[in-house]
Amino acid sequence: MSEFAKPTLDDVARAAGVSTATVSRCLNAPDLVITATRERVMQAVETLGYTPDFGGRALASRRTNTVGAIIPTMDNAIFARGLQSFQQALSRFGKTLLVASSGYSPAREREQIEVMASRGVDGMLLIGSARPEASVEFLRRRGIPFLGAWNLGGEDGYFVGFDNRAAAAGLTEAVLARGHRRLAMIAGITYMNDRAADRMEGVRMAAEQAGIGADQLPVIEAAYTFEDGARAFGELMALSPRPTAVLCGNDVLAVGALQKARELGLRVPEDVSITGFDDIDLAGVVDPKLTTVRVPHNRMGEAAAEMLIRLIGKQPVERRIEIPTEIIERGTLGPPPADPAV
Amino acid sequence: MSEFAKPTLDDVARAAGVSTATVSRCLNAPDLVITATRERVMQAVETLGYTPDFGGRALASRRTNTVGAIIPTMDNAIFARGLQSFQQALSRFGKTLLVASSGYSPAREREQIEVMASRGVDGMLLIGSARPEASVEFLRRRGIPFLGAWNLGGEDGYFVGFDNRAAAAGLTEAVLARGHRRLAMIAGITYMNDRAADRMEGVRMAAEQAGIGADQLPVIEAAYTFEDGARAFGELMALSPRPTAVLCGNDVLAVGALQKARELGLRVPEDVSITGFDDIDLAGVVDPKLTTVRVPHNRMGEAAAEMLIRLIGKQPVERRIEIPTEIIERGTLGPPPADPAV
DNA sequence: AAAACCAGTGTAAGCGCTTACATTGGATTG
DNA sequence: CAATCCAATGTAAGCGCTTACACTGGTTTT
Repeated sequence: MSEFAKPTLDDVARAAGVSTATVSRCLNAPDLVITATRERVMQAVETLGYTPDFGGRALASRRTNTVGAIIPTMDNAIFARGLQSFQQALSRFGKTLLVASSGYSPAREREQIEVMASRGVDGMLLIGSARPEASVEFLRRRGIPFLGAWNLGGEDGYFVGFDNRAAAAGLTEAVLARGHRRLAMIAGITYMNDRAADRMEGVRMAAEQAGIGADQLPVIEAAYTFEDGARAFGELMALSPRPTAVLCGNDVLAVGALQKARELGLRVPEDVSITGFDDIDLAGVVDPKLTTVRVPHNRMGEAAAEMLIRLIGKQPVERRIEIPTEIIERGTLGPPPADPAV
Repeated sequence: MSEFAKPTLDDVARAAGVSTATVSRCLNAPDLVITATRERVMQAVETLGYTPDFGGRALASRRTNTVGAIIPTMDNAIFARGLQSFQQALSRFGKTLLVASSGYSPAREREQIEVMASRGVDGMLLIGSARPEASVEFLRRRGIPFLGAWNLGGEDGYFVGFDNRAAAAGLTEAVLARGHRRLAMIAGITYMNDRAADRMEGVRMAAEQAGIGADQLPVIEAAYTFEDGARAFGELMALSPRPTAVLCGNDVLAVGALQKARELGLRVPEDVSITGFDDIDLAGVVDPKLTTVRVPHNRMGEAAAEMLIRLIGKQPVERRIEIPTEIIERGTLGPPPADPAV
C-alpha cells in the first residue's frame, strides 16, 4: 500500500552518521550514549518515522515484551474487569497483552498456551489452578513464567487471588448468624473451576461447623446465566422443607434466583434470603440490592501484572498474594421467616 | 529455567534427515511435500516438541498473524462482549489478538496504534471514526489495514457497526408515539465519541421532525457511571416544565436515572419514562425492565473479524457492514402522565 | 610521564526462519 | 530413446535487530 519502504535501523544509523549499534543503544539503553549523539539519533528517528521491527527485535534479543493471558471469557464482567486493569498495568511496564479465551475448557486452554508459547510471550496469566499437569509441565519445560489468578493455588506455582473458600465460609456464617438453618446453594459449575469449587466447599464447611451436614444442604450446580440461576432456584423452592436462604456461587446466579423469586411470588428477604458473590454492577442495581462478597477484580489485575513483571525479571516475589474480600450486606439477606413454609 | 535448549528448525531438519526448507514447507505449505517425507518430519517435530519461533518467522515472512484491537476499555460490557467474539473468530483463522485500551483518549489511542504497528500487527480494529487525521495517516503510510467498529464512519475507511443515529431516532419516535412532547436526554460524553454523538443527533433529529426544537430538548452529557446518570436525571427532574420522558445514551446512564427516580419518589413509567441503549444484561434485570435498543455486539465482533481477515488477505470487501439494531420495549416506557407535573 | 582505566562508539556475528533459485531424477512426450 | 518437463528437495541469502568484543582517545593513577 505504501511506496515508502519502512525505515530500518540501518537507515537511521546512516542518517545520523553513526553505527547501528549506537542507534540500538539509544533505543534500549540511552545512558550508554552521550547526549549529543543521542539527540542526533533521536532526531533521525523522528524525521524518518522509524519504529523498531518487532520480529527483528524478538529474534535478536530473545524477548518479546509480550505477555499472554488466557481467560475463560471476556464476556464475564469479572474477567473483563481484571483483564482491563492487568492490561493497563502491563502497559506501564512497556509490555503488550496477548489475549485468548478458553471458554472454560482445559483442552482449549492447552491449545492457547501453545499458541502463546510459540508467540514467545515473556510470561503468562492463567485463571485458577485446575488444569492438567501436562499444561503446567509444558510451561515449565519452556521456562515460561506464569501465574494463576482469581484464586490461591496449591503447593507450588505463583498465585494472586482470593481465598474463595474462606470468603464463602464467611458469608455463610453471616447467613447463619441471622438464624437461618435451612440453607441451600446454587453453585457455579465446579468441573475444572476451582473458584466455583472453593466457594461450594466454603459454604459446606461453614454449614458443617454449625452442625448442618452435607445431606441437609441441597446444592445445585448451574451455568453462568440468569436462566440457569432461576431454574435452580425454582427447583430449590420446590423442596420440602423449603430452604430459607439460598447462597449463590456468583451474582449472576443470584440475580436469576431473585427474578425467579419474584415470579414465584416470594418476597426477598422476608420469605427467602439470597446471597451472591463478586459484587459486579448488577448487584447494586437489582431490587432489593444483593448481599454479596466484594471481590476487587481490578486490584487483582494490577497485582497480577506486577507479580508477573517481577517473575519475568527474575526478581524475588512472594509465592502468593491474597487480595482481601469483603462482605457487602445489602437487602437480600434478612432473618428467616418466623413461620417458615414447609 | 530449562536446560533443554528450545529446538529449532535445524534440529528438526537434522532429526528428520531433510533440509530446513523442507521442514518449513511441511509447516507452511504441506502439499508441497510428499507424504512420506512429511510424516517423517512431523514425527520429528512431535518428538522434539518443536514449536516455531515467532521472531524468526515474523522476521523472515514479514507477517505476524497477529491482529491488534484498541478499545476504550474492556470494563464496558459492550466492548468486552464484542471483543470476545472478535477474538474467537480471529482464533478460528489462526490469528492472535493483541489488546490495548485507550481510555477514550485519542492521544492514548495514537500511542497504542504505534505500539501495535511496531509489533507488526497484520491488521487493526479501532472503535468508531472520531480520531485525529494523523492517526489514520500513520496507518495508511504503514500500509496496515484497519477498520472502525461500533459505528458506520464517513466517506472512506472500512466499517462494521450500527447506525447509531437511526437507531436513536427510531427509539425517539417510539417515545413520541406514546404521546410524549417534553423530552430530555442524558447523553454519553460526545467528545471524540461518535457513537455518543450520533445517538444524541438521532434523538435531536427525531424530535425536530416532531416540531420539538433543540431549545425545547434539554440534553446533559454524563460519564459512563450510574452516579453520573443519576445526577443528570436529578437535574432534569428539577427543570420546569419537567420532562415526561428521558432518553439515555446508554443503559448504564438509564439505570442510574432509574435509581434516582426511585429515590425521588417518581414512579417509572407512570410519572416519567426512561429509555436506554445497548441492551446489556443490566437492562433486563432492573425493575421495571428497561426499554432500550438491542445492539448485537457479538455479531458485530464476528463480522469485524471476518472483514479484517479479508482486508488483510486483500480479498474484496464491502466498505461498510451494517448490523441491524432492534427496539426492545419493556417496562420503562409508558404514556406521559395525564396531568403532568409542572 | 608511563600505565591503567574507562566512557563512547564501531564491527560483525549471529538469532530462527522463509523463499527464490538451483538441482535432481523419474515420468512423459515426440 | 533422446528431449523435455515437473514434482520434490536442497542451497543459501537475507529479514532487522542486539550484543560481545574491539577500538579509540581522553582522564586518572602511580
